[in-house]
Amino acid sequence: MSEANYLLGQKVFQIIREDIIAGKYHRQEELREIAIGDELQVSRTPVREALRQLELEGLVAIVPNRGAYVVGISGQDMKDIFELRLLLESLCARKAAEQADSEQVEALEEILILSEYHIKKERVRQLTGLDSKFHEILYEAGNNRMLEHVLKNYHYYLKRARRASLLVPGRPEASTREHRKILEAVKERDAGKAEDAVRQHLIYTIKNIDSYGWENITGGQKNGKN
Amino acid sequence: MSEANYLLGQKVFQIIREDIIAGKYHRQEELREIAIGDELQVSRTPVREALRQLELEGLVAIVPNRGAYVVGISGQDMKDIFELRLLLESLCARKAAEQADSEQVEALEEILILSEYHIKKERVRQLTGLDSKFHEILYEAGNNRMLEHVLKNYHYYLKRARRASLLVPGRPEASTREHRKILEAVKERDAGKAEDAVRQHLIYTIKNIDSYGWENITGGQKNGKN
DNA sequence: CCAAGGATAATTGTATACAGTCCGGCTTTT
DNA sequence: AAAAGCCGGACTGTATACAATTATCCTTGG
Repeated sequence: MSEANYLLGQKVFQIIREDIIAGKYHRQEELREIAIGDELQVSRTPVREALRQLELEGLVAIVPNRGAYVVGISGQDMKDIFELRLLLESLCARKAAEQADSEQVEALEEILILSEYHIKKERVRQLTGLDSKFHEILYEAGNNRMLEHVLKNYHYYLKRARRASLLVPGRPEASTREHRKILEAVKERDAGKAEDAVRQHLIYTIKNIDSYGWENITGGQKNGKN
Repeated sequence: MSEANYLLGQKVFQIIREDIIAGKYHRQEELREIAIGDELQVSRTPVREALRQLELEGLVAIVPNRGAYVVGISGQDMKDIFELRLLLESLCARKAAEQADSEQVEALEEILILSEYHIKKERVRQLTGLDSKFHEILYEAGNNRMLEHVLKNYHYYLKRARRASLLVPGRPEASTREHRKILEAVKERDAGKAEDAVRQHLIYTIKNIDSYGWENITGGQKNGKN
């Protein structure tokens, strides 16, 4: 699953991001390029690249000539992201219903058929990937580069939410039914219905995580006050 | 006005971004690190940093081991961004109305008073800055880090739109009145009214640019088909 | 003549060297 | 003794050197 052949900077980026979200660092902790490079057996160059990227994602703050400090991501942030996604993804669904091409519709259909198959076989493991793919194609179908860009940017955080959600008993079946409903709306070119279907889907998703507690998503981060 | 003392990477980033938006490069053009570094009299290091940043902003595409290619920004993209902003900034206004603290309200008030003053004096030049500041504070008042982050990210593109809009006769007065209305809604803690006011404001803004033609915003980029 | 393959040049990826900046502690002066 | 200034260490910022990868073009065999 883990793409092994990315460039170093990307790898370092993913590792640090994972560590921050997992709560390995405490807030305001300084990330020294040499220390991280030492630990990961790479030079400062890829580390710097990763830190700059993390700044753009809002996970660290860089003070010129001083260093990079962990900003982290709180439970409140996760809720903020969810609020954002609710808005953006429903807009995207609306546009997808209006503009998706036949190829994209076909791709969505295939994912759903696979999902339903894996549910029958009770192979929940496969579903998280299919779930992600379904939403990704929806992003592209929206045909708004900037929208797609933002959604994909924050997609990562939501992976955890999705995975957590799909662990709730009965949730995979429901989730797939909701996907089916979204696809139907897209096929019917019914923008309003698509938007509603996506919104409902997301709300259900988050509800299911909520019952599990945000700690499962935020990776044990202590605070959530902001 | 131009902050002279930023780090090299940031400077290079701003220069390339400006060049891309101004249409200096054609689409798919390859950006070679050495060539750019030569032209700007810097080494490859800051150039690479800038290119990576531009990729995150979606203005260039980087293919590993191959290079960076200009993606650019079309009239359609500008409309896409506007659509996004309409959605995000109205959400932000809603939240600002609910959560803005007294300090932020005060700051907005001061900006408005200054704006009204400069309008009387017919110093339109000052207004663009105040306009930007007004919206920025609104972003912060929304109290959603991620939302703020996205809005500020795309703020740059909108600066051009704002400036263009404020050149339309009568527009500065109307714009300031609309700002006033937004502030009133925030003061009254009326989220719905705030949202509507912001939405109206943005629509008016774009309407005024539309009559001038998108070319003024996209900097003479030829295509808009996507 | 065309296609396949390999040497070579060009470009990116990574490491390292060097320069500039900031911070803390020590000294010195009042 | 307190404050100002200087010095050294640690770290970031930038440039450059080196490695790896890719593209180009020439050669060569069919």
